[in-house]
Amino acid sequence: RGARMIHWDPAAQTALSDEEVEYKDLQGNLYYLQYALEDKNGQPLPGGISIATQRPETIMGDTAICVNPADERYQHLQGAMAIVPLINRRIPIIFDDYVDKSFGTGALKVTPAHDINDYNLGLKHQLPVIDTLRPDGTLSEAAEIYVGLDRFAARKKIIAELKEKGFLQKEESYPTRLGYSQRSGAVVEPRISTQWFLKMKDMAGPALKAVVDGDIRIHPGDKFLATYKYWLENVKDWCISRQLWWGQQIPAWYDADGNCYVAETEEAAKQQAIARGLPADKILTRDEDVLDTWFSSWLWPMEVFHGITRPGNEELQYYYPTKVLVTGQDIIFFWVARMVMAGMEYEQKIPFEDVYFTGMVRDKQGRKMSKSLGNSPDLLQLIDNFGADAVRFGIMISSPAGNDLLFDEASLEQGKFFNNKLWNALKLVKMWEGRQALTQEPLADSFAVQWFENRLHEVRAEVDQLMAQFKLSEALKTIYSLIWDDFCSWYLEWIKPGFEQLMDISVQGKTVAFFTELMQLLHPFMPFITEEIYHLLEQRQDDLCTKQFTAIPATAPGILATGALLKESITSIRDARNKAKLKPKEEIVLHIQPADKDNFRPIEALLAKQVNAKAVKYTSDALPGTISVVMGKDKFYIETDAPLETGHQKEALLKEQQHLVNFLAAVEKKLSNERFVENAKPEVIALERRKKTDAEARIKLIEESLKDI
RNA sequence: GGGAGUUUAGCUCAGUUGGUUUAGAGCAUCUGCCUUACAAGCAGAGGGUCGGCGGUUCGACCCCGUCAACUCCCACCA
Repeated sequence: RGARMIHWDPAAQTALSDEEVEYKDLQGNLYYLQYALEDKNGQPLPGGISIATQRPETIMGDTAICVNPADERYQHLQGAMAIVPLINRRIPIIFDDYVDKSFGTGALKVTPAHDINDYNLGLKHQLPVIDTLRPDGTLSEAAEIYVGLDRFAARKKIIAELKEKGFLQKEESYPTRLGYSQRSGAVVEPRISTQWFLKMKDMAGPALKAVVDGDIRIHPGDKFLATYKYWLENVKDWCISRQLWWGQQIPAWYDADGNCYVAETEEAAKQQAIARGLPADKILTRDEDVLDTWFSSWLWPMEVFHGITRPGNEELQYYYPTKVLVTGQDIIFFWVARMVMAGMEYEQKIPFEDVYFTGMVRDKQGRKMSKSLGNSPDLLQLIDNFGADAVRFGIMISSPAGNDLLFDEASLEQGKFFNNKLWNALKLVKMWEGRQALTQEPLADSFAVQWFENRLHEVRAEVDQLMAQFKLSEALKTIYSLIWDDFCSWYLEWIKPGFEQLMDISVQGKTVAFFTELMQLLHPFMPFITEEIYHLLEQRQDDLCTKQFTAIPATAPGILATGALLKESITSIRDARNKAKLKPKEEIVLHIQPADKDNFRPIEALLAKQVNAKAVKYTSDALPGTISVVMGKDKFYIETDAPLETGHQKEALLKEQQHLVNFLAAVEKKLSNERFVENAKPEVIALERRKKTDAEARIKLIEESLKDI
């Protein structure tokens, strides 16, 4: 507890922490005032000394004039005194290199009670402190003049009087910065006040070490680690008392003489007083100040389990430390750093292992959402409009860790559409229940099932990786694409029976299992619909929300590669069909000229089905009179009865050919560069060689096709 | 004044420990589909010299320097 310089809010009449002060740039005035001088013998010195100030109403609190010791202009003032205008008080001229010779007149009036820098200067030079302001911002008796007048009104009067009496030499416009109270909006007054402080230096050390040593990991790492470190390395004492009537009262009591007793209870304080010789019937009064709200918040990791009130209790031991703290980066100092300090202080252990900083949600104009601006969306309204899962989806998919996000309802709409997609997929799978046939072929022979199983495991491993790195939006994107693209657009279409056909019962069973696994994967992001679908897919006793993930089996790269080939083939052929203006219902015969026939064997049937081909044939030569499609090192010929439109096709082939020729030239240039061949890694060189042969092969395929057109 | 971040498709944003022909997503745009899961959908397509300049390197969207614009944090010269 001590008299210290604090930010004072005269409207709310409370001390503020540094963090509660908001600065605004404004145009202020700089007043040049003339102070009369006396030499060390009390004789008047001619000329006087001129100082510049923005706050002429504080001159009554002046206790020195300070100049730079290296300033030639003022060397003759060693030991001299200045006389404060209007009140005629004599104050010393002091010398300190804090003063900037080039600013204003190079002479500074020192008012320790009303300016933080002056206060520090005062401490250094042991100047008296004259507080000319009352807590409500009016002038005090110490000001001698205009007592009781508000500081801003007093300023006007004093300027007028200074001008009238010839002390004001000039005034000029000056850009300045003023502190405002976050709480009341009033201009903050630097003020000497008796407050309670917490000495932070010793607490900062362990908290800094915990993060630097990696016991606590911050996500995203680099970005906020520096901020955290900077704050702890430069931490200042924390003013923890507030003059508010709500909050936790400071546990300090005073006797009539002002002696202070700090204790857990009033009774204990009394005992202290008695021990000091105070009569037992004397009444103690409690300190009226309450603690800063963050002073209780920093105990949260412990006290949420009553760890402060009942130290070492069973719950605390079970839950402390917790795993992950999720919060906003705007309260990294207010809360996060302080919780770490409190944890180290009271439990001698870190309070959590990982800190995940979400982005700040901003409105479309980039402003932080706040109650005072009223620009926060109404979540309940959003949930009504889009659904709870859709709101979660929309926020999570657009918020990579630590980056701000502009709030846009479009992403919630995407979540809503996704909900719908899931529901429709469920409808399809459930529809097959009534139309099952016995197993037609062993599951091992079903390429679609084999492929999706592998794809699912591949993506699960990716998601695991992303979650471990706290890349939540990336993880959700990956799952979204797995479900929408791989599961719905590819897999379900591949296994879907034809019109009025039956569904293979073991494929159906496998599909339900896949769907279930997908729902489990998505569940943390969209808990409601996934739980619902989980229970609708099959009768179950358990719930997704408590279901544990199983180990992820290894994947077979060959199947995944063949799946990719199938997708690419389907897309290329569909594209060619579109460009040739073939109607979707128009059946074709597909001729494949493969680089390796074995690649296509397992996917022939699916390929035929997906591109509406009545037959698939292999060929080793170009087929005239067909639509040719070059895809990598493979080539397709689409045979159709419909009249062909070849113009577009030729143009596309020529464009492709040109691109490949340029590409080949670039690769050859690289390979003929001796320094590349010497320095690059062998696998990179091998890759370039492969690019070269691939490009050559493709150019040859295109040339053949062009001959036919 | 000090520090940090951002700059990638029309919009909002991912991504790249420097090397895979074509840098991704959603929305928007264009073409074709009312195909019995889904038109809030399906099948395709177009769109980017990855802010400018310079450097390092065999090779830069990625590393370094510099400039510009925007944002945030810290400090606060009377």
